Amino acid sequence: MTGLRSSQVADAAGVNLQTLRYYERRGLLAEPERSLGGHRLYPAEAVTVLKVIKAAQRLGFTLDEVAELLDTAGHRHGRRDAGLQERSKAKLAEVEAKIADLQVIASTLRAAVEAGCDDLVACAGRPCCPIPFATIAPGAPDADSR
Amino acid sequence: MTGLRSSQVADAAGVNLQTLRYYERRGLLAEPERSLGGHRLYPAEAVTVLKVIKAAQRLGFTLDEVAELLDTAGHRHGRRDAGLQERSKAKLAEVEAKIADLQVIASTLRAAVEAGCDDLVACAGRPCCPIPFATIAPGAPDADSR
DNA sequence: GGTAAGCCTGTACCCGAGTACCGGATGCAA
DNA sequence: TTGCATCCGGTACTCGGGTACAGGCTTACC
Repeated sequence: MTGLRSSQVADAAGVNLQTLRYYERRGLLAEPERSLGGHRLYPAEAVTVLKVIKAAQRLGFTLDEVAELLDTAGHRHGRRDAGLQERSKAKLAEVEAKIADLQVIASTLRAAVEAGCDDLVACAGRPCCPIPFATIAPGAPDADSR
Repeated sequence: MTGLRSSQVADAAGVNLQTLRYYERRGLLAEPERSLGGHRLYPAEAVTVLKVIKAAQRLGFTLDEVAELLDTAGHRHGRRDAGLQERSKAKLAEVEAKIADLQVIASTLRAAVEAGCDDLVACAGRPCCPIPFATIAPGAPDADSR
């Protein structure tokens, strides 16, 4: 009947205490056992799950996506509906697109630094400015989300 | 006394009408002239400023940073306090760090796809999993902000 | 049994960058 | 002068991922 208390789990996973309950509300973390007085008692696996969540977030998945991932992983009996495999591939493509996008941005910044321009508005008026105002903005409006 | 109306400016810059007023509130866009009835009448430069804002955002600057940039650019008389030059260099470093970070993420995802792992939680338990749960999470907690 | 630390629920707030909606006033052309 | 499009200010809401606080109960140790 013993288990880890919430603060132990939070500390072990390097996560705020409130975050545990937030994840529970969001359905990412299963509701744990309770003590007689109502305190949460987590199994040791909870720490693993938290680490997995954090790693997945770091890999670019949103909490909703992580929830789905954990969900399909859990009761994957028979048919497999676009599991980790497919989603990882898709996410990889997203990340690669974002890298490409940031590389455009980096080279633009580099050009701006090298050209020595120092006043954006003044610069934008004349064609000597290396910053492609027209083309840079509509580039990838949602490549920035996530 | 004539000038562009707000919707004309918004359309020309490819921006929502509300965004104009939002930028005005945030101090990014100077308060324009008004008609007798109180309608805003913008000079043509406003469109340029908006495009600059959008480009700068795209380059990774936050609206606060853009505001500062426009501010220092405006009344730069005598001393120059870390102008576009310095900030661009710093931002370039940030962007490069972010690219490096995303490359780690991409290669991790690639490894996960190649290893064919399909259940994060089960995988995390055994050492065959290519995902470095311990090291990936605390990698760069703020490289993700912006 | 006392006391302090820890945990409970619920609610509200934070960040950044907008967007939406409301009732009322204005601009402009016919 | 009438009518419709546009604009006004103000407020509230969105999204994603948490964080903070208040007031009260539980647990653990002495």
